[in-house]
Amino acid sequence: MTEQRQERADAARNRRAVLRAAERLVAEHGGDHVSLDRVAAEAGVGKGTVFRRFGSRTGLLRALLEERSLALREAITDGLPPLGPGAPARERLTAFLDGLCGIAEDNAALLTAHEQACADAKYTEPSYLFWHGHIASLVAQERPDLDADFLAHALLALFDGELVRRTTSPGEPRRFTRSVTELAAALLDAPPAPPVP
Amino acid sequence: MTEQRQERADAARNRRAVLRAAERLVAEHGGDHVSLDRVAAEAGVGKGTVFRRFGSRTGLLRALLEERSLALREAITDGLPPLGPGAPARERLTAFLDGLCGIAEDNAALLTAHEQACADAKYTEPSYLFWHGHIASLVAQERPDLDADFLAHALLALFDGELVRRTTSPGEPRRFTRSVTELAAALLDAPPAPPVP
Amino acid sequence: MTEQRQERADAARNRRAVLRAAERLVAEHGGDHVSLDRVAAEAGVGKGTVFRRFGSRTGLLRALLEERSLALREAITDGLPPLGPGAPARERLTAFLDGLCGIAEDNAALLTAHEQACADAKYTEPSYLFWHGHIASLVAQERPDLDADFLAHALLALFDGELVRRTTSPGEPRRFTRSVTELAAALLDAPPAPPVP
Amino acid sequence: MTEQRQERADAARNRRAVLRAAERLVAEHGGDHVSLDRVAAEAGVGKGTVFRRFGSRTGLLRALLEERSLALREAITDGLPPLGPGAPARERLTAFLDGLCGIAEDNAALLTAHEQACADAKYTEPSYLFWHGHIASLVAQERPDLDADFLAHALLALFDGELVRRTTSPGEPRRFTRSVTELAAALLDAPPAPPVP
DNA sequence: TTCTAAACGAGACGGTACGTCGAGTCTTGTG
DNA sequence: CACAAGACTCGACGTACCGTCTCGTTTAGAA
Repeated sequence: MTEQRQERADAARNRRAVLRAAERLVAEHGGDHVSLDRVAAEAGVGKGTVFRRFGSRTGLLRALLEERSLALREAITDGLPPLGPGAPARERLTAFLDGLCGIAEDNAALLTAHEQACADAKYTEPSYLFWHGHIASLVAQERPDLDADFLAHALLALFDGELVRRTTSPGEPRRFTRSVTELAAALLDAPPAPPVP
Repeated sequence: MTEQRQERADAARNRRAVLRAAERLVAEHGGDHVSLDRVAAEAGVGKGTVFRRFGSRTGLLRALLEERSLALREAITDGLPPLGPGAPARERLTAFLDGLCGIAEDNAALLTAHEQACADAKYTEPSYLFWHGHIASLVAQERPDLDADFLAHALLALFDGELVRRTTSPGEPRRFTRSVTELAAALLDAPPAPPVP
Repeated sequence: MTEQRQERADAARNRRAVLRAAERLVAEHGGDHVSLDRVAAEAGVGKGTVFRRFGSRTGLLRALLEERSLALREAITDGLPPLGPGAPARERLTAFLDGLCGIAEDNAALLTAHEQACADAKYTEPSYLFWHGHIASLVAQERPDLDADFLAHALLALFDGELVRRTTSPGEPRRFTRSVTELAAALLDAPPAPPVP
Repeated sequence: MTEQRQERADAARNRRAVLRAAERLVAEHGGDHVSLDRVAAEAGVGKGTVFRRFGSRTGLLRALLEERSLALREAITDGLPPLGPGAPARERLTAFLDGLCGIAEDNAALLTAHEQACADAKYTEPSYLFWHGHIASLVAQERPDLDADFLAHALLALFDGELVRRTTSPGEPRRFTRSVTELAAALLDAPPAPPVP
């Protein structure tokens, strides 16, 4: 049994309604200005329901983001190359960043809202830890001479909702992806650092 | 005359008292948990005074940060090399990042509080614009082939209070500075990107 | 069912706590100088609670007064003569004024605070309208030749907190009641006004 | 010398400007909602000037009212009958109430603002004391058997800005005066109260 | 199918922090 | 040098929103 108990039919329905309402509101009003009262009202459920399901504002936004990134996560773990295991580290990293950038470009407002809510717990979120571990592992394989841990943080720091929005213009819908990819490439291609005297 | 009117003596005194109180509270309690009521009480002034002087929570934190970085800003504009004008772009950038990292390491909690308060207006703050312009200008001089604008955002994205705190350990007080410097060096030393086919 | 929904237990408890705190503070400090912050603090609840329950400073004071006068109101509507229906108008009016004067004498400070808060909405308050309607109705029965409406306003205008306090001296605890009663008696006993030529 | 110092010309001009501005604002917006900042701005003077001249919000409104009632006051003290000394008490009272009602009808909004500002000091204001003393004295002459002091308070309690406004309708511009006069007449014509047993 | 206990739904409640407003004060500049 | 101007101070008021809690309702599973 994957669940201790079958999720009640109405509960599942409400769960979906809340997620849809939240994404609608985040899309309309920018990231911020989405209070849980409004989400609950828009979803047609009580506020208690939202909290029962998602624990907190942060949890709700996290759930939304994880819903968006679930496919990418599974492709990395169990999928085919170049995302999944088997491909060279460099190609896996490029493919992964491409996928994550795509998600970011499609959900910039949501990213902003999530950052706002997470505050300082951002670095302890399961998703963040997963992305970070994946990047650091690949970087370590490709460039053992670099500080893979910090570099992974640096790459993930680019996924700021507002930065995505400002980088992405109507004329260049994928400029953020290109910028991130180029930056990553530059880092991986950098010559070995001279030893600190 | 740089000011239309001399700031009143009592106003200046209160301004200082509020800033000192805020910095004291931010230092004690971590970044967050610093309400303006408490700042006002700690400073011994009414809450209205805080709002008149700083406009909002964001304004107060911004003022604190700008106070901390004023010296660096002036050194860049009017100071001697390697920070000020005259030195090669590469050296100016290294010196600047070193200075900014030092400020960040000394004020990680304040950084966190400011990010929390600024929300999504971060990229329009005068300070951010100044830092960004400076970095982008130097990068453009040193590496005209790179996307200086995005790269500047990427470097500034590293100055996240929580990342600073997590990078800096008691044993390595300047590890954040070293990491940032190395990353910047790697980027500037990267070979020219091959033309996209 | 008199109520759509049962008032929650904790809400009722807090409601009482707030009212008790307010009455305590009004009694100690005179009428004015009772800020809602202090009431909330004295009651041990958040300020938001006070506002949720009572809407505003005015609402809180009104609730206090209505609590004081609820018994009188019910006695008038459903009680026994001479207050309740059945007694001659003159006797009902005398009994009513006696009761209202008693309340006023016991709550002069509260009256003052309420007047201060109500400002100009005094004549539209449910309580005022009820008292006024009752008086006017009785006067109209007793003396159809008088302007019952204005006379009712005139009688109620006597219930000014400060006037009550100034009329009531330690030596004559019920002097206000006596004065009001005599004045009312004089009005009701006045000879018919000569027709205006 | 009646004044320690001759009032400077500009001071006198500003004094008038402030009074005119205040009356204009009170007339436009009802009684309340007239902040001293706005009065000062409307008068084209600094706020300090308003406070130096009138001491406080209360003082400003009081000055306005006294300006309005100065003529009546002088007529009572030094004028000709029936207002001034010499006429029978009954006629002097009637004439006085008529005059005061006229002022009230013309300045209902101002009355309201003044009550709001005076709060509980209403009974100690020079104007109030003067009116009260005059009424009480006349009542005492006419009806020594009544409680002249309380009756004077009762009559003055009718001069409530909001009551005046509600009594006065476009169709009956002087209805307030008539109502007050009739009420006073009824009181003075009331038969002697039977002795309290 | 009916009963019972647990989970759910709705939203009122509790509290903290923010920002506004206006009365009254005080410093600085000016005629 | 007294007055005018208005920036400044203070604290009360009211709002917004997060997270909790209660109470009535619905459902899942047992008898």
